[in-house]
Amino acid sequence: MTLEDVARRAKVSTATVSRVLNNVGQVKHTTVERVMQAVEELKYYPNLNARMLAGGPNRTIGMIVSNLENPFFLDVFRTLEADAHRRGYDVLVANTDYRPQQLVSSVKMMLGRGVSGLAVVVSEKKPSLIRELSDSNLPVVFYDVGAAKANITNIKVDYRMGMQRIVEYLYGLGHRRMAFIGHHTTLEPLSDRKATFLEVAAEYAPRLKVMTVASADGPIGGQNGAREILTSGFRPTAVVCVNDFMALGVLREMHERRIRVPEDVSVTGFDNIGLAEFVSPALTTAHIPREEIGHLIGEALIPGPRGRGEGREIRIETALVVRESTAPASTRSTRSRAASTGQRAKKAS
Amino acid sequence: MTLEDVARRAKVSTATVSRVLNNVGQVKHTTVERVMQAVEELKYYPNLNARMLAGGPNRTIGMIVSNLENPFFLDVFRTLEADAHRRGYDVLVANTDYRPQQLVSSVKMMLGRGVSGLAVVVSEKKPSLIRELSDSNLPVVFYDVGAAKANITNIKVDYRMGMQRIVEYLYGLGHRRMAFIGHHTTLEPLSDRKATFLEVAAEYAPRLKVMTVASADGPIGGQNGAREILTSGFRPTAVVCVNDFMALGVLREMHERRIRVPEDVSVTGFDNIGLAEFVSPALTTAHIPREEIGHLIGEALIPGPRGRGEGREIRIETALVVRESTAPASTRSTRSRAASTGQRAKKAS
DNA sequence: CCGTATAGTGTAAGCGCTTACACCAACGAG
DNA sequence: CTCGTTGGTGTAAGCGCTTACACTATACGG
Repeated sequence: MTLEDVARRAKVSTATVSRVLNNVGQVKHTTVERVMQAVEELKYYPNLNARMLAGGPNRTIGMIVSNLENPFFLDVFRTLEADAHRRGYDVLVANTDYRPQQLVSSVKMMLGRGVSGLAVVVSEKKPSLIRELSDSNLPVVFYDVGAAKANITNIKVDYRMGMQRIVEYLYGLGHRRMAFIGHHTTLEPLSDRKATFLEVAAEYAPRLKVMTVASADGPIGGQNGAREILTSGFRPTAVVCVNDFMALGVLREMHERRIRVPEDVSVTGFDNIGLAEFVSPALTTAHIPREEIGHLIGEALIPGPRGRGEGREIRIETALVVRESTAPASTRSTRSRAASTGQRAKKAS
Repeated sequence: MTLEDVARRAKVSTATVSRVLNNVGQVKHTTVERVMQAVEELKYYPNLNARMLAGGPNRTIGMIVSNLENPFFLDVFRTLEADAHRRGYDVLVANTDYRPQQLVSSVKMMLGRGVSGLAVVVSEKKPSLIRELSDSNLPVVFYDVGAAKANITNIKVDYRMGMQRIVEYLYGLGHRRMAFIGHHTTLEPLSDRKATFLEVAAEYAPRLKVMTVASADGPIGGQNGAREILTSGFRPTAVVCVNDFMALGVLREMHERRIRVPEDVSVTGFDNIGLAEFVSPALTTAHIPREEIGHLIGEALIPGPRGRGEGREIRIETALVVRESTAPASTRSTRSRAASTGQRAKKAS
């Protein structure tokens, strides 16, 4: 079924059919109806590749994320997709698994498909790519990386403030031995959280002892991280996780070892994913407004009635959400194997 | 940057560049290098729309799911995507939110994009669509719906058996009042689980009392369902959920009401999503091999060294996975408000 | 009546790519 | 020396669509 078939059936030219389908130009009402009927009868649907090639209305935007499995990214995607659909757009999504190389090929794929806008919501970065995208005049939204320009909108979350609040909150609760569990700590936005953790901890040194480990993103990674900490001899009264997704695994490991949260150990996450309030104990975390981020991306990439607006830099604040997984440090757990507290800040890769 | 630019730079024709890029036909080694260098220098990447239009190698497959948020679908997608990437394919994903109308437009979108294969992993069905797809000669995989044909592979999970095992297992544990929580119960594959629940329960009647409610897919839906049951006066000793994703919410509601799982009430899920073993208590559920499903889809849609093989019907068995959320029915909870057990099998929409 | 808008439609030139076919050179067999 | 073969390359015809432009018919003021 091609445009030509429809044209033949409706006894008009392909140009007219195209005009009807795209709702542009002047077409007689009766002709519109004839065409629509032919479309129905033939069950015609347009070849989007041809349409895009020919420079037609390009109603698709792309979104690249690091890990779709992590509800954080998924939520942003879902919000964006809903907004996009509402405006007649489709969104193509690609996953990088935190691999810069995959980022490169995903971007190529998106550009090759001719998206009309691209959201890059990843933690890994590729300076050359960012530059290239900046130099093009494709509307792009970078999350966490890059800098604003005419066609570039930049969304930055203030992780440092969020992390600082978490550490101070825990310190205020009497916690003096904290462990940090992260993943891909070489990636800047992620190492930011860890760095902040360490910096804030340093302020309170030497009263505050810390340790950091790294694993893979996700519950399993979190569980591994928790194991590593628990078997290290360092006995934290609080475990700070780089995100909620990993904290889920930490909670599980504690449960399996009959370590009570928060009575024996406090646990915190970051992101405030939906699941955070559905686990037991519900997770204390820093809220990142993912829906707002999704909407902002949509706004930046999908032209509205008044165009699309210049690229700009948007700062997002986080908010501490206290739930059940944190409590004052127990004096009980402090005494356990006090001997081993001598060892400090072990860095893992 | 077009093929022509590359051709000019490498001083060959576009045909030769195309041959190099697609690795077909005979091209002199030195020419290949010249072309590749030009590609590098110009940072050329192909316009995939043009490529597909021209009938080039079409290395994308589509996948349509009901709810990407539900880890069940996400896992299938992730496996498929990994397989696809390994073979140089991309996968386009679309979400229907259980809406048949969205299914229709998603299919059109996929066909319009010219995917070389399509996986329809949804719970809703549209007979006309299924027929249409069957009549095309596009390789298609249907999950749960449709029937096998030359180009159609059909994957069916034996929900009935799985559900039967769950109910019998619970009955064996002494549970005599069970509630079922589902969603979109008008959709066949979903109503199947509920119907089976009811049928098995009927076998044990009148000793077994049941009640069913429906809500939205997801933890929040599960929580709502649990609330409805708990406030109804019907005091189940076991709550059977249509899937794990909803069971998460049930667990939460129990936790908030200080109802102990499994001491006071047993809870079961279905699917065995990764999270099932990361919540507390870990969920007893029926395992559906999502990775296997993902691989099967890849096999059916992505031509391997020996072609792609005929469409066929594949039956998948589930396996009961007992974890922490189920235990023998407590006699304590049986006595509570015994008066209200009179009411039965309330059907919710 | 003519000139000139204007509504409505058709013609045809691409968009960037693949590929059938044509072509040429080089080479071994007869 | 000629002919078929084969390796290597170019030419050009589309793929299905959009859209600039051309065109016709009708209306309307002068």
